[in-house]
Amino acid sequence: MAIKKISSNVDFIAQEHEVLEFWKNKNIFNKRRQLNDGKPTWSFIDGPITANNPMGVHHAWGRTLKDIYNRYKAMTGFELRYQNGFDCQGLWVEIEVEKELGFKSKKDVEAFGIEKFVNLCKERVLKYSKIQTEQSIRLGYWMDWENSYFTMSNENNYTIWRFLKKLFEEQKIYRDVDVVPWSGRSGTSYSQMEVIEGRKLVSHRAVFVRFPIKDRKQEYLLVWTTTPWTLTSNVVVAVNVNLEYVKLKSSDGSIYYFAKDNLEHQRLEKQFSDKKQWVEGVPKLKTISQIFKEHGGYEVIGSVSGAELVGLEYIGPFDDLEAQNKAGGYPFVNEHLEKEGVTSVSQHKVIDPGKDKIGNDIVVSGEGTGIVHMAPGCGDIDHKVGKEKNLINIAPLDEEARFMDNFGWLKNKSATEPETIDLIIEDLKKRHFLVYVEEYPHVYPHCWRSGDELVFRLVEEWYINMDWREKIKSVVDDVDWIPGWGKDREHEWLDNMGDWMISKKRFWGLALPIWVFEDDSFYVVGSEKELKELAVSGFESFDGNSPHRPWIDEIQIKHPESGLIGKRILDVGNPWLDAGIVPFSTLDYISDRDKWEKWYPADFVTECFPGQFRNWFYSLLAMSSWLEGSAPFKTLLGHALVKDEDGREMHKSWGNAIWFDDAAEKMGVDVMRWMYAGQNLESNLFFGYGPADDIRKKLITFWNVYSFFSTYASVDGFDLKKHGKIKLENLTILDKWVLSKLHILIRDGRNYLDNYDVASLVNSFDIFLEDLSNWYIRRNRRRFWKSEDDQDKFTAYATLYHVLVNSIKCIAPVLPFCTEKMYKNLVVNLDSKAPESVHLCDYPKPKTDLIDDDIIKKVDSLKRVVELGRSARNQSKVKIRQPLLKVLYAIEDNETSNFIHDYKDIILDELNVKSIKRITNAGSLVKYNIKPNLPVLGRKYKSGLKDIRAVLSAGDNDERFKEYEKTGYIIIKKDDDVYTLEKEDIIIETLAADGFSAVSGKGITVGLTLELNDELIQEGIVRDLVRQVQNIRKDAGFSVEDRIIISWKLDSEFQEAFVKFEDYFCNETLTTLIDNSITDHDYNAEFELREKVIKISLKIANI
RNA sequence: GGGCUUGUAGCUCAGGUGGUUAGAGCGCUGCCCUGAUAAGGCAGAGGUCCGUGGUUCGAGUCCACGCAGGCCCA
Repeated sequence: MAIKKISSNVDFIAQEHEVLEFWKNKNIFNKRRQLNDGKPTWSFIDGPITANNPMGVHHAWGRTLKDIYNRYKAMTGFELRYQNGFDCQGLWVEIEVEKELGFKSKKDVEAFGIEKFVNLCKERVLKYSKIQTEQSIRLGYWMDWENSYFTMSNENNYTIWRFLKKLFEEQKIYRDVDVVPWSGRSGTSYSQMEVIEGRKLVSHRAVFVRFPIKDRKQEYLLVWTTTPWTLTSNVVVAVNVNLEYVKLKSSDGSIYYFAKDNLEHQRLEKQFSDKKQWVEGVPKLKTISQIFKEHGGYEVIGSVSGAELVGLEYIGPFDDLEAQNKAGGYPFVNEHLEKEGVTSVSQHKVIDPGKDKIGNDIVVSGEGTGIVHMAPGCGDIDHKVGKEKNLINIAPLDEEARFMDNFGWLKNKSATEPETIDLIIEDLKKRHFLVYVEEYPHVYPHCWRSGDELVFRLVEEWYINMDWREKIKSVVDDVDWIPGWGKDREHEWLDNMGDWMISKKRFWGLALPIWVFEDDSFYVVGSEKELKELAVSGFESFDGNSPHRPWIDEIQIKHPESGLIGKRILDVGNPWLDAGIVPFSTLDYISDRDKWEKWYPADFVTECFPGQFRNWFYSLLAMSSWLEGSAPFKTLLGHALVKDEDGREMHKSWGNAIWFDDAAEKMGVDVMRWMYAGQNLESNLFFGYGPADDIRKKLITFWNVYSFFSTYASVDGFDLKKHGKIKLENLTILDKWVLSKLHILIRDGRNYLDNYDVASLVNSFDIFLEDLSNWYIRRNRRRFWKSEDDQDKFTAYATLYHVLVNSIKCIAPVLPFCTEKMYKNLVVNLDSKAPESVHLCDYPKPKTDLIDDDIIKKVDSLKRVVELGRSARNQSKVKIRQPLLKVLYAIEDNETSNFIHDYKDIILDELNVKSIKRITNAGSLVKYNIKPNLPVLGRKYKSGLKDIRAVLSAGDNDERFKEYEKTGYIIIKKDDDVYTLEKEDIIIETLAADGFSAVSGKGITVGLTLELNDELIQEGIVRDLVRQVQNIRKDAGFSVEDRIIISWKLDSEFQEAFVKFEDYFCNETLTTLIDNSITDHDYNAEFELREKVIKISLKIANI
């Protein structure tokens, strides 16, 4: 076997498919696992992906990171678990299935049948988990795909039961009737976590209404609300006792009370003028003063304090409704109040609600009227106040957010539909309660999944008492958070979060193992076994099914203490329980404690940051700190979001979304992975075909280096045994330089990956590739294509081979596909004993003895001379093909100068000149500049520095330099001050003298002599000929290594030049025979050179 | 309203502990090179380092106050 010649023209995407086939056919992944079996463990826990739709390019970021660290850890010799996870249960799946079936509400599901529905949910999850698996494989994500976990599994659900049981035993589970955000479309309440996801800026009709004060003629309380439907359930109004309330008389003689500050207050003025947080089309809000002016004018006739209003009774806007007159409230009856015959209507009065728990006044002026309508059955704060003040609750809405019985004409009308609001407003107007209607923009909660407006409903839900948050907080500090601010963010959430609402009134999800009994007690079942023991009926039909609705709903149990028979609550669980239990359920916490102990806690988890502090990270930390008092992972790496190329969110409807499958087949996944890996985790990734093209260019550069090597290695029959070994004594300076660079890359690369910082590795690789390609390869290509097989050539091969193979291994975790192809050709094709895949290799180790910082520094100055020389050449306007006699350089440092002189060949070749010479001040081609060394002088002279700088920037520093050379110091005089500058105070710089064409930079000056002689001109002609012939060779389609025979007819001037440099010409063009007369060969052409047309004919020489 | 965070070239972003002429990549313009060629080199245009004050010999960098965006929490 030998290295194959590789075209620089490569189809990365087709190649990726070949590599996938290779991995599959040769079972490479399993071979990797076998190799690492029994080694020290490194564990990664996968945050489950929601198996509800195909995978997106945003998922691919996290999955790429996961794969990179998995591969790296495998290459450095750890045993891994490679378990992928699918998130299966929850509303998101239900919603999609409902959409497919065309359902509009929960009732449709019940009519359809819960069993059929739940089975469809399961099917959907299985379908998309398969698709996501295929897509992940395409991405190159190496996982144990046969062994993925599903959060709907029995194991997962029963482990959550165990967690809940333990909470129950410590009395941390409770039920509560509370006002919670509710989606009428989905028929369930939302937890604090979810509501945050769905907040949207919308405009609602807000109303000013007046409540007549009892026993006062034509006097009203002015009230404002954005949710007119809640007026049906009004119980009291609240004021701030410390505010001043104005008494306003309108044109019809009515008297209104409201906060004085609000009379002229321009609400949301800034939002309107800046058009920020404003809904387009909504007119500017009016002041209350303006509203009354437009209604015929007003007069302020006095004011009262809020305290004086407290206790006033009023007539509510919907006092005719039956619900308003039900003793004890409706539909949840307060038995105590019921006995006393208290109704909402009888409670209507002005109250002082006091302050909230952080100490802020509940009623403030500014937004409304300073008189707040309170409906304890419809609002969160209202409910809290109601509890404290022992108020009636009236909760008007059913599961679908429609009005229930006892709400008169409103029955069955949806609270969120605009038509209902129309009717309510019309009704209020008709009954003279309405003062004014306006459009009011505000941020309002919506269903994060369906987008429907949420309402607030009074319902019974189940909670975990989180009074043990300190336990979680202490565990948070044990985790290494990347980036570091993640820890603070998690603490912030833990400080502010409320109790955890775990119930959902839905169908497809964890069956909460809570059974309730007629004496209002409840019992939490902790395992399947316990369930079986306690079951008194329904177990037979459940047995064999998964612990889901509807099967589990059949089971009735006997309370172990009271002996009562109870039914399961119909609620399912909050899905973050499903994902949070994973460090236990997937490691057989219940059934195989040894296995669990081997892998817990995980070394590493990674997930997209936004949202997860209150979701997955939270549930993970909460569940494990409760169960085991420890964090389930050691390092947490978070990353930001994927946006489109312009930084906008990707939206299907905006047409800017890129589907994973399209991206994979158009960009190629190595390109995608490079993009993901190189991205700064903390900032959003702007994903698109434009950025992908930039990265593809880099990938092509990498490929070209490889293709260059393999092309010549194939021609020369590169043999590992003969040429593969690097012999230090034969290395050129550039060989040493590139080897230094390589081993620095490996050394740093390991460090970066050990610290989960692949972006820095990618960045270093990028710079390395640039050095390798644009300096090392370019400078050394001749060593490969020269015809003699000498030591120098072998050394070049050995060096580049070593560099390539190691850099391939170094970047293999990031670019697993192209590196596999390169490795196969470079290593497997030469060495049958080598591992058959690059991913079965060990990660390279740095050879520190090959790292030479001194050489790097010197080669850098050599490069600078070349760069400056190129600049000078460009400015000289003499074509680079025309050789010049001399390059001159000036530099202060002798050691570097010697080095430059030692490696002058590089410079001569780059610049196409014949000789090099250092110049000094004596030759008057350079002069010197003296600059102040600011940090030193600043410390010494403080404000005197100003003078020193002024003096140095004026006058002749070349003279000062001469003074310095003689005496060793410089005297600066300014006014009466004298400063003596010594060596450490100044920086000496070499400059080109006036009248000498040269370029300076960073202490180096380079110039060129431009005179030509006959020989130089002739060499220039031959160089031109070489270039033309090379072009024609290429046009003829000859290979790089083909030897050729040429026929042409040169005139005497060219012929004379040609004869002098014939060897050079033949060597460059691989010409074996030249006939200076016209003969037709295989390929005929003509070219123009220095205004002469030359006919040429060539063919491949048969050797 | 409170907390955190960001603001540097047309775009994406670097710019330890304050220091000399603020950089890179991409894009743009001109020239050069021509067996790396859908590459490469050199040069150029392009900057109110968000603003205003302050500390300092010296501020993109430190401090204060604003302005604008983002995130989190009310």
